[in-house]
This record gives sequence, structure tokens and C-alpha cells, in this order.
Amino acid sequence: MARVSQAQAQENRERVVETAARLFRERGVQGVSVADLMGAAGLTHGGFYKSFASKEALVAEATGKAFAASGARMTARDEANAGDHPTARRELLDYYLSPAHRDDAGDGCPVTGFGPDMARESPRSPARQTYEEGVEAFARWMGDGDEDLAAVATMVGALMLARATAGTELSERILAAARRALD
Amino acid sequence: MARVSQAQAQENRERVVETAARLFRERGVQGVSVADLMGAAGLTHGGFYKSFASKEALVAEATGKAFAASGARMTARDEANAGDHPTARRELLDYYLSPAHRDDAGDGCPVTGFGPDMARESPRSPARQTYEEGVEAFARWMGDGDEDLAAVATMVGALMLARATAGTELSERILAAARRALD
DNA sequence: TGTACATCAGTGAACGCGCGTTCACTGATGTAC
DNA sequence: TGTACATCAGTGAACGCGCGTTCACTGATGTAC
Repeated sequence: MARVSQAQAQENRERVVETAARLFRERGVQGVSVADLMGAAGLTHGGFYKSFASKEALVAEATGKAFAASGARMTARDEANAGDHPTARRELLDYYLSPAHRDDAGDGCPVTGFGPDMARESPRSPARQTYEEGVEAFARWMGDGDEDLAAVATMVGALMLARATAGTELSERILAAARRALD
Repeated sequence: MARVSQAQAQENRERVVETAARLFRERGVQGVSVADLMGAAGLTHGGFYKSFASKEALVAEATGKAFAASGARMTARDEANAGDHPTARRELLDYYLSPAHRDDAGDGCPVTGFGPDMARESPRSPARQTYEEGVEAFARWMGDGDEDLAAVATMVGALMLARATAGTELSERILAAARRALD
């Protein structure tokens, strides 16, 4: 493969960002090399810098993509419940604190998935700005207009702990305890 | 410096483990190289493998050291309050959800500090076993005999989020909201 | 207690390897006529 | 509509660098007499 149509090129670029959004959440930014990433997107690593200024720039884009998808899903959940927000909220809690979500970090909540990396990013990075807005938006959705930061903390903490103890019976107990506490 | 007394050698080894327990919590295991670590402990990196089989073996020891220190501090808090556990618990919450704790990951809670690394460790590592026991012990302490896993999830989630958003006003709001929710 | 020597904690240079990044090259795409 | 050529998306080899790990060496410590 050499030169490719503009439409194909744009499609390839988007696939790289989506692959990054998934792999970064699964393994952390440091756990994914540019070569890994490009390989997973079906390309060779040399072309990476035709599309992105640096790995850091991609982190910012991937963070944005993950939060955009997550926000769209929250909106879709409200619509599927015809605007009955309390029911949508309960549905989200059921999924959020499930073993399925614990075992699917790549397609899971970006607040938890990118959290550890953001805690170590340089303070003024664009990725952190996106992250902060994402946390605010999530807290407002959970609070139905108001913000429910405590609920978000419980959800994020439980998910992170369940992942860190995955494979043990404690992991299930953590999810169940958080679900009970948030009814 | 060449050969050193056995007492000095043991002291050096312990200082390496303590330095690792601190740096791993601050920057993550991947964020600390063997050379970084040995330098921070005042030694050269070549001697590392006289004391440890591998970096992974040190991770296990450092995790153990961090949890042992944390457990001792919980016990000490009970004793300082003459066995009045509810007061000791309130004291811990005040510290746990403070900006001081957020800004001092190196000497902070190992459940939050090692969490992201444990989520990516191989499932059957000794470090993960230590981690799991540490979470159980923490939950029992918070529950005063029973276990309060939901409180632990809220605390860990709030601390992680406050660190990921450090430097913003949101970060303070997260800590305050979690503190209110856990009274 | 003093002397002779074996031990081994720590040093510093080196190993192979994978990282992020760069670059000369290729050849199909897109454009000018 | 067809031809000639410039563009540039993607390739694959290479760059310097820092990683985890190894090793020959040093010289003070610890031990045997």
C-alpha cells in the first residue's frame, strides 16, 4: 500500500484515534507504544507522524473522542427512556457497576479509564482540560441538573477497585456494595 | 564506596524499598526506572540486582511495605483516640479527603496509590494478593468490624479524581462532596 | 590482640531491546491541460 | 474524455536514547589462625 484516497486517509486517521481511545483505557498511555497502536489499526508505525504531531497530541484527541462517545451514550440513554431520567440513571448504574463493564475497560467509562494517566499528565495539558469537563458533565448527568460528585466518586472508585482485584470474589463484592449504596 | 558492613547493607536495602514505595505511588511503577530509584536512594543502579531478583520482585516488596505502614497508622489512630473508633474514623476521613493527602501521593493511601498499577499487573502476582488483603483490611477498619466497601470506593474514587483534576476548583469540590457524603 | 586473606556490597561500563521520532522512497491519487 | 505529471499517504529502515539486566572489578568488611 502506498498513496491512498483522501477519504481513505481520513478514515485511517479516525481509526487510529479510536484504537488509541480503546487501548489507552485498557493499558494506560505508557502501556501502548506508537508501533503497537498503528499495528492494531492495521498500519505501519512510520506513517504516524503524517497524521499526528506527537504521541501526546494523540492522547489529547483520544481523550476527546472517548468523552464525546461517552456523552453521546448518556444522551441516548435518556432518549431511550423517553426523558425519564431517574430510570436512565438506574440503568446506567446497573451497567456501570457490572462485571461486564469491569472487564471491558477499552470501551468503558473514560473518567475511570483515563484517570490514572491524567493524575500524572502535566497540569496544563489539553487532555486534562477535556478530562475535567468530562467529569463535570458526568456529575451533572448523575445529579439531574445539580451535580452529584459523591456518586461519581463512588462509581469511579468501585470500578477501579473491582479492576484492581479482578479475578477475586472481593471484586464482585465491591461492585455490589457500591450498587446498593447508590440506589 | 565499595564493600559496606552487613548492617549498612541491610539499611541500604530497606531504604531502596521505602523509596520505591514512595516513588511508585507518586509516578506509577512504569514511571520509575531502576536507575531513578537507586539514585533517589543514594546508590548506583548496578547494585540493584544484588538485593532484588527483578523490578517486579521489588514491586511486591514495596506494596507490602506501603500497606504495612498504612495498617500501622490505622491502628495508631485508634490508640490515639483510646479506642473511640468512630472518632478515629472521622479523623481519618478528614485527612483522607484533604488537599494535603491529594498532594502527597508518595506517603498516601496505598489502595489509591497502587490501584492503577494493580489493575494492569498480571492476575496472579504476589503484589495483587497483598493489595487485595489491604483493601479488605481497610474496608473492615472503615466498617468497624463489618466491612464498608462502599465508603472505601467513595474515598478512593474521590482521591483519584481530585488528583486527576488537581489545580482546578473542581478538585476541591470533589473532596468536599465526598466528605459530606461520608459523615 | 594482630595478621593474612577470602568474601561480597557497591561501582560503573556494557548488553540487547523497544521506545518516540525522522526520513528517503514508492506508486496510486488528484489535477492541469 | 484522455494524457502527463505533481502530490502526498503510507512504507520500512534508521536515529539517539533510556530501559531492565549483567558483569568484571574494587577494596573495606568479616573471619581464621
